[in-house]
Amino acid sequence: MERLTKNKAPVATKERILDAAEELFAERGFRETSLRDITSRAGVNLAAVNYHFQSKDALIQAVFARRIGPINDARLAMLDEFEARAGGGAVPLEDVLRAFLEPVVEDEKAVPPSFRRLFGRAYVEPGDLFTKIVQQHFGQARVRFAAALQRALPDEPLVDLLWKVNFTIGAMAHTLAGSPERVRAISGGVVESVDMESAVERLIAFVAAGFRAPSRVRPAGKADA
Amino acid sequence: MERLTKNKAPVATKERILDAAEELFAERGFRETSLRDITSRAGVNLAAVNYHFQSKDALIQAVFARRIGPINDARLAMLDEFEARAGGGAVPLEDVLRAFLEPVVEDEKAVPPSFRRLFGRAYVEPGDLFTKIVQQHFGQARVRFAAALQRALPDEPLVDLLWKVNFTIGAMAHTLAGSPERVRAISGGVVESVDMESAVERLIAFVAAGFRAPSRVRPAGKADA
DNA sequence: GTCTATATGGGGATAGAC
DNA sequence: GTCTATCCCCATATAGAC
Repeated sequence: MERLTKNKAPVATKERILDAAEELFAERGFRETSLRDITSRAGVNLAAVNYHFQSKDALIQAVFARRIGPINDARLAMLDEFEARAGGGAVPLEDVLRAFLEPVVEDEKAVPPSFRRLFGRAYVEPGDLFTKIVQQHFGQARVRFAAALQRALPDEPLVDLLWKVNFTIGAMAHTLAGSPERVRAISGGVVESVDMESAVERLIAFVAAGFRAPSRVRPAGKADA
Repeated sequence: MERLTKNKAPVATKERILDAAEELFAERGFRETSLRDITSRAGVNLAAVNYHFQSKDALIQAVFARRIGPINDARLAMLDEFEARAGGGAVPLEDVLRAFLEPVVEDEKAVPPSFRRLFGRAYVEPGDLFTKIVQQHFGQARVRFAAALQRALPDEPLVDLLWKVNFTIGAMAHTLAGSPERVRAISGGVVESVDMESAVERLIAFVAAGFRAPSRVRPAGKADA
């Protein structure tokens, strides 16, 4: 009975720390954000971080864990649906890519913009913590998608396929890490309004063509044209 | 006369700081690397950093400045050569991409592996310092390459082109930031040996196909197939 | 130009009262 | 669960002797 009224906002504190951390990490980076920054934005006490989480590293992991589960669920659900629709046949390449990309890139309530930027940055961030995060959370869907890709492109050697997956992840990560501004920036001011909604369709079209292309420009001996 | 014998290693110190900083930044990140780490690896005194450079931020900028000049020179020289060869006509898409990518991705004495990783990370790193670095150094070649791309793909609307450039930079950056390990990682241990030499040819082939593809999968109204 | 020594600040984490 | 106060470490940067 006393347990029901014990705290003013039982869940709120932990969530608010996660929200504030997510935003600040996205804006400034992980190391550049202090726990004091986080707690002051969240409106909670400094010591609350080490009470609810054990360390700053654990907080960072929690920030990722909260979002990536649902994202991977959405990915696999979409892939399931496409595979059911294909009825035993291979899922078309574009659909495999869509299942992989749309749940992250598309604007949804489940994935706030701040986290999208973090997601893109996780791949490139140095340090054991992030390689661990990527392996833990991002590796889950890997097996399913690798298999789906191989079925969509049965003639593609595995190594070639993996390089292309690598390029795809790079394009995706860079897009997530902050594309509207960057497209504007590289235009040198020529393009003013950039719609992020088209990003997924553009990305799918771009990488799908890359997947279908021969893997190298020059055969192997590097003879000049 | 005394000026000739004044110091044991006149140029060495500054260069050794740059070398050590470049390596450590690539391994651990910028904020994660202390000046003490750098000076101890370089075998110089801590105070030497603030003597030769003024601050850590200035050192970071110097690390980039030292390499990017030559890289952009190589890019533009290669583009010049292709344009001369084209003799007034448009440079083929693959060659434009090669001039942009090969000087960075290809293994050369001018671009050590450690800096390649930094190069890839500069785009995604948060903070004003890095947006400034990218604008200063990376924006130089931008105008020339944008023009060459537009001539290679005259029917492509500018916005579409810029999105594709963005995807290309993402794939490039991700490749530079550490691909051999990552291709191995996403293979789940299936692929053991990955040759980095093929990276440029693979990358060019991949993105060239993307550039030639229609910009979107679905027209615009987002009607389902 | 190079060193020692130190100033100065901020960081993560914790002890212990409430 | 939440707060205050504080410990302790490590960071960048500089002053001043050599």
